[in-house]
Formats: sequence, structure tokens, C-alpha cells
Amino acid sequence: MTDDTKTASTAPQTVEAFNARLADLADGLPKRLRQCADHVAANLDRIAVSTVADLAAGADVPPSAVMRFCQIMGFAGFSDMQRLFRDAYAPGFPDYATRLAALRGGAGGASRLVAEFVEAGRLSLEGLTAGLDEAALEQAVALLAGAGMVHVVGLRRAYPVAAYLAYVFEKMSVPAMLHDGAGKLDHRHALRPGDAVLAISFAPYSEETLALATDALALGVPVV
Amino acid sequence: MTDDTKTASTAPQTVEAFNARLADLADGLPKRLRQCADHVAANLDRIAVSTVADLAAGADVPPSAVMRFCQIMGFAGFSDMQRLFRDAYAPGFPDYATRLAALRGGAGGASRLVAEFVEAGRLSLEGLTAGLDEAALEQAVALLAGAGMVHVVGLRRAYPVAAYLAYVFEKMSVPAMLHDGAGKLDHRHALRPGDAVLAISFAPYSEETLALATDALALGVPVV
DNA sequence: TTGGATTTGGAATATTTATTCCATCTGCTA
DNA sequence: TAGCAGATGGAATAAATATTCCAAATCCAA
Repeated sequence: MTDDTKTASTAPQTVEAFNARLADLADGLPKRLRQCADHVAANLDRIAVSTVADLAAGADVPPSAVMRFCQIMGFAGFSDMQRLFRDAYAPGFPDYATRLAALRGGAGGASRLVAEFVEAGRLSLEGLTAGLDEAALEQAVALLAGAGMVHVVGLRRAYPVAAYLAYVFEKMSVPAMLHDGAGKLDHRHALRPGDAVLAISFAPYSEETLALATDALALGVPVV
Repeated sequence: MTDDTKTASTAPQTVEAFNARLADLADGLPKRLRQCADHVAANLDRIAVSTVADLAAGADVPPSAVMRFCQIMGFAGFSDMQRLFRDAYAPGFPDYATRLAALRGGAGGASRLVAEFVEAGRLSLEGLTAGLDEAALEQAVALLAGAGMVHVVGLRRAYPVAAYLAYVFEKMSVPAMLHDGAGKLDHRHALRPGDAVLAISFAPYSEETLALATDALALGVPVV
């Protein structure tokens, strides 16, 4: 009898399913297999271009342990597992590193600046996906949705972000007010019960933003 | 004598160099090698996860032709060439796609929004590195550097970007004026000879920005 | 501690994949 | 058309890589 049908039925078909299965198994795994699981989870992106030996070395286990790991994950073997990742391999950044390097090494200082800017943007985006607390986000959204008017506060470096959010709110027909601190007069008296304050700032927090947030709290207006 | 030094000296060290070499050779190549070159050029992103046989099948040539192609390109063999692409695969976004998918599939609509926002940001950054014309950039920088005052124009969606740039200019002690179109009065009369206008806009360009840029040109003020 | 079950490491093997080599073919020049 | 140089295909070989298997080690329960 052919056993390929059997393996096919239990093997994850997507990276997502793979992760689910990984999470399932992770707790009841013996030492070596656990090492495999950890290392694989931490290097999902390298599986497509690695060999059994590479993974084994990385996880500090013998190759046969990696093979066992693949099998308990539901695959016929390592190759079978790798196929999943090779198929899913969609390099969003075809030769991103190369282009960046070129920019960085390029003639003018301007190019270098742009390169750094892009890199910073990338890191920041990455941090965003990684550090996002879904529950907190939902809570914040609920808060803002229930508010009569949203006061968006952001000064200096945070101002562009605040301006963008205000723009989006406007597009969404959400009553919003952008506090830009123009002319040194702050609009704190516009805060009314039932409103909400969305304060945006980066460390080190600017004093004015902090001050407005404090005032808002004093008035019983929620602050995000 | 060892010949590894010889191959190392001619083999492309970056994807960019690879492309350059490809462009160089492409014209004077016999039929089969040309097929290889074309197929490789069209599938740069899959080289890292392909085998010789895969490539050969894709280019519709025998495997030995692919080998010859690799050698013509300056590599010792296919493995050597593949190493370049495996290394170039920047480990910048560890399991980015997976995290995004998780976010997207997550409970709240808010998460989905963030996911889309991040994706948009990523694409935009990518476009930035890809579409950047260094010469044009240098020229623009020179222009702005020579200007008496930089007028930064950006409305609606472009406003946050303009605000950010204005902030940066301020930090750099560059005289700059942010045109925000507040109160429908535009500042076009502030334009003076010797100044420069940095107009920021996305398609579809907002009318006001276009209008200001046109005015500036009419006054002989350079526009970026 | 004993017995049994599970886990482990590594050596042996099987399979896939890369690479070389040479006979043949093709297109060109004289 | 004869002769030559380069190009081509595929078979043979070499190398890398995956996979299996089993003896030894470890862990647990009685």
C-alpha cells in the first residue's frame, strides 16, 4: 500500500498551519526535539535555503534528530518539509540588501541619507509588527470609537504622524482635532467630557505633549 | 597554481554586479546560453531555492547548458552562483509574512487595518529603493542647497511628509517654509528669486500643489 | 534496582544533485 | 565541399545531502 496519502493528510500545507502544529507540539517534546522546534521557529525564513546539516548545527543536535523532528511534524522527511517553505518562498525584497548597499556606498551624501532613512523605516515597520499588542490595540480603538471627538496630539517629530492620523480621521468622517501647538497657544480648553485624546510621542517625550495628556487625565478624558 | 583565486576575482560578489555582468554578456551569447540568461534574469528571486535541473527545465535547455552558463558568468559552478543568492537573501524580515498573515487573520478589524498599513509602508519603502534615481537626487540636493529658502509644499496626504521634511530642515538650520494651505490662503507671494520649491505629491496630484508649482516656475523659481 | 519504553547519536546507505567529459552536431570560412 | 571552431546534448562520474537503522544511553514506573 502507498503511504504517501497518509503523510499528505497530516502534513501542514501552509506556513501558518506549520506554526500551529509547532505550537501544539512544543510543550510535550523531549529535549532534542524541543531544541529543533525552537531553532526552526526562530529561523523559519532560512529553512528554504538550509540543509539538514545546517539546521542540525544551528540547533546543536545530530542530523538524525532533525529528521525525526520533520517526521513528527507530519512530513515524510526533511525534503518534504523544505518543499513547503521553498514554495512559500516569496522574497518581498528581491535584492534589497544589494540595493541598499549600493545606495550606501554611492557617491553623494544624499544617497547615504536616503539609505539610512529607508533602513530606519524598515526597522520601525518591523518593530511595529513584532511589538504590536493586539489586545491593547483593540481597547484603544474601542475607546476612540466611543469618543465624541478625538484630539490628536503630536509635536515636533511626532507631528507628521499626528497630521497623518488627523487626515485619516477626516477621511473617515470621524470628528477629530489636530493640536499642532501653533503660536504656542495650546487648545487644551477644547477638551470636553466624552472626548478622547490620542497622544503620539517618541522618547524623549516632548514636554508639551505630556502636559496636555496630563491635563486631559485631570479632566477625566481618556488618553491613549 | 591554485585557480580558486582566479575564479574568485571574476565572479560577481553582489546581485548588482551579477546583473551588470548579465547585461554585458547577453548580446554576444549563443542560443542555449542566451536562453539560460533570459530565464535567469526573469527568475532572479528563485535561484536561491532552485536546482540545476529546475533551471534547466525552465529555460528549456539541458542541465549542462546551465553549468556552462554559470561558468561563463565567472562562477566555479552552479553551487557557487547559488551561494551568492542565498547570502543576498536578507534576513531582515524574519517571519514577516507569517506575522502579517496572523495579524490579518486576527480578530479585530483594527488589526487588519494596521496590517494593511504596514504592508503599504513596506511596498512604499521598496519602491523607494528601487525607483530612486541617484543622479536626479544629487541634482535635487544641489538645487535645494543653493537656494535661499526652501518652500516645502504638500497638501492632504502629502502634508505629513512635507511637515516631516520641514522639521528636518529646521533641525539642520536650513531656512524653510512649510506651505500648509491653512485657511485657504496660499503663500505664493512669499516666493522670491533665489528660492526653491520642494513640491511633494502623490498621484492624483492635488490641484493646489500643482498650482503653486506652476506659479513658482512662472517666477523662475526652480521646482523639485 | 530491575524491566521496559523512549530517546539519542552516529554510522551505513540511498537518493538526489552537481559536475565533467566526450562524441556529435552546426554554422562558418576558405 | 572540406575543414575547422565552437556549441550542444547526454551519459558517466563525483559530491553533497537526505534518510534509515540499530546499538547505546536515558528516563520512569514498579
